[in-house]
Amino acid sequence: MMESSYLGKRKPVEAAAAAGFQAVVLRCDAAEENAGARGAVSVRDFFKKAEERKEEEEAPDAGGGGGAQDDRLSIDKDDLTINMGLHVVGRRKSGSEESIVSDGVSSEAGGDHRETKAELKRAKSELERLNEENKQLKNMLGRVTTNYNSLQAQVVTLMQQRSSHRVLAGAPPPGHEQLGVDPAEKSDQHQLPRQFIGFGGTAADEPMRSVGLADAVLRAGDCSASSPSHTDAACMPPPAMDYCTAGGKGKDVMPLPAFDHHSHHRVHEMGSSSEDPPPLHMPQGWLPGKVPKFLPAKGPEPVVPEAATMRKARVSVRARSEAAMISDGCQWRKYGQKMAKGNPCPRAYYRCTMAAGCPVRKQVQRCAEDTTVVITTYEGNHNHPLPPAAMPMASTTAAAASMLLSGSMPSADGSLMAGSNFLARAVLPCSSNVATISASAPFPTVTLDLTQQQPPPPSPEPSQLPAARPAQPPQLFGQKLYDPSRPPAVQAAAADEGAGAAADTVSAAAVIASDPNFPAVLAAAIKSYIGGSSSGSGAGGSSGTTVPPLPASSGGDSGRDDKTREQDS
DNA sequence: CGCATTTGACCGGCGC
DNA sequence: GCGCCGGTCAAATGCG
Repeated sequence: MMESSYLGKRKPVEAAAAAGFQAVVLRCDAAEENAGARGAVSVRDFFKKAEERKEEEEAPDAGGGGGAQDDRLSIDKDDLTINMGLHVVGRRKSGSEESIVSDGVSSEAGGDHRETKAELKRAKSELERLNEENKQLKNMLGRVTTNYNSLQAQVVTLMQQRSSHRVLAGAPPPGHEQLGVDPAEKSDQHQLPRQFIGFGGTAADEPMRSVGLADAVLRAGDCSASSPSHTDAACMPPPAMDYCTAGGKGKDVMPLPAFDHHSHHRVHEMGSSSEDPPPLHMPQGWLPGKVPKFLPAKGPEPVVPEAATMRKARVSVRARSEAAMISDGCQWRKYGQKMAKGNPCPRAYYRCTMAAGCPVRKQVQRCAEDTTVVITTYEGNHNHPLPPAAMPMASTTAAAASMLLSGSMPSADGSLMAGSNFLARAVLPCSSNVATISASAPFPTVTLDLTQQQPPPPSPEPSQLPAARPAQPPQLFGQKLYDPSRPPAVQAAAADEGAGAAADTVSAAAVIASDPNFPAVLAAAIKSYIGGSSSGSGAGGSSGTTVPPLPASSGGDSGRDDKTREQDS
């Protein structure tokens, strides 16, 4: 009955051929290339961390258990027994441990003092030995750390050189690679179906081939850190979403800024004939199966795993909004709603309906801790041109995703590699409090926290930020955002005022753009779009989708669950 | 009537 | 193997 309305009830083959996946694959490859370079860093980081942990464990021994504190030897020996046991058990079995027992026995039984002294001597010598050992370990650790730092610096330098080389060499004219396919690259990108978090090292082997996301991100990071004049095309953040892939099919594509040309470049430089952007008229459809599966279909086989892994990269945008949903200019269709564990507010699932078969989805959910915060998680890549109103958010999330894919590699233990963080900081030097990368999430997720809005300070580099930024609360596109200074009642009233969707939605891109802390690289992207096209478009209205309000508070229509759902009649 | 939303059911991954 | 949970499907429902 509703088959027609659903974009996705299609055969797997058709769905798998969607352009977005191909783009995802390409981007995945780029990310993996960079991941290769990072892999070494991460591995080193892992060992470094291990060494640090070891040192932390041993440090108390070296300090508190030192020979200078002989009068407290018995106590320190206990500490030693506990702390050192892991590392020098073998030698200490017959040493201090036994001496501890002996001390206790001798003191309690009033035994021979000579024996006690002998025990103390043995303990002393043991401590001295341990101190020596600690010193040696420290020295070793110092050397390892030094080597690690130097190597890390080399990696970063290499990345920067690569990016600068690309800039100097001059990127091919935007969009000119749409038809250009490098067979070598094409083969390369398929020969390593590594997992997204893999440590395969290809970047080091082919430094110039990795003109991918990290490259562009680094380029953007340089821009943000140095020259304000770089806020234009050269510094556009690398698109993690190929918004205009479909344009290659002769579709009516809106004029694209350089950002999207980069996207074209990135897509097509690794594209192949079998990976041409799928025509929009093709039997489109959302993947009938579970998304992460990406059932094998036409095209190169390695596409599937890469697409699947890349598909899982997410960009989460946290924006303080009184509106039900953040409008990003796209058209979304709600296909599900669930109660997420630990959050009284339901999570809504949307998929992009701007083009049939667009694989992009998003989840909208209010923060459990602060219901004024709307968390929008984007996943996937648009396979169609986007309206101007959709560009800001798309570019922002794309840049964030690229940062995630290129600069953050979750480690095996679930934490972020320090090297990765280092790289991320290098990429987004001023975004430490805005963009965070989560490896604890099921999928690699970069979170853009826009809830910490601050009054725009007198910017020393106004050219880097979108012009004419309003003061608090952030308000662009004529849409209201949550204003902490206003009473909730006023907020609610304000949410109701206005016309239709425009009042129900806010533009996260507006928030992003108005955030002075947001990386200039992202702001530059937004600037190019907001300033050019989406001005006055009213991002809320641009979304032709009626958005059901999410429970803005506990008293709202929250609490809908598939199990314990209380129908809000 | 067509379309979008709602919502119960279903499925697969994952942890125990 | 089982249950939990996230995610999706798809029939039912609502709305213009």
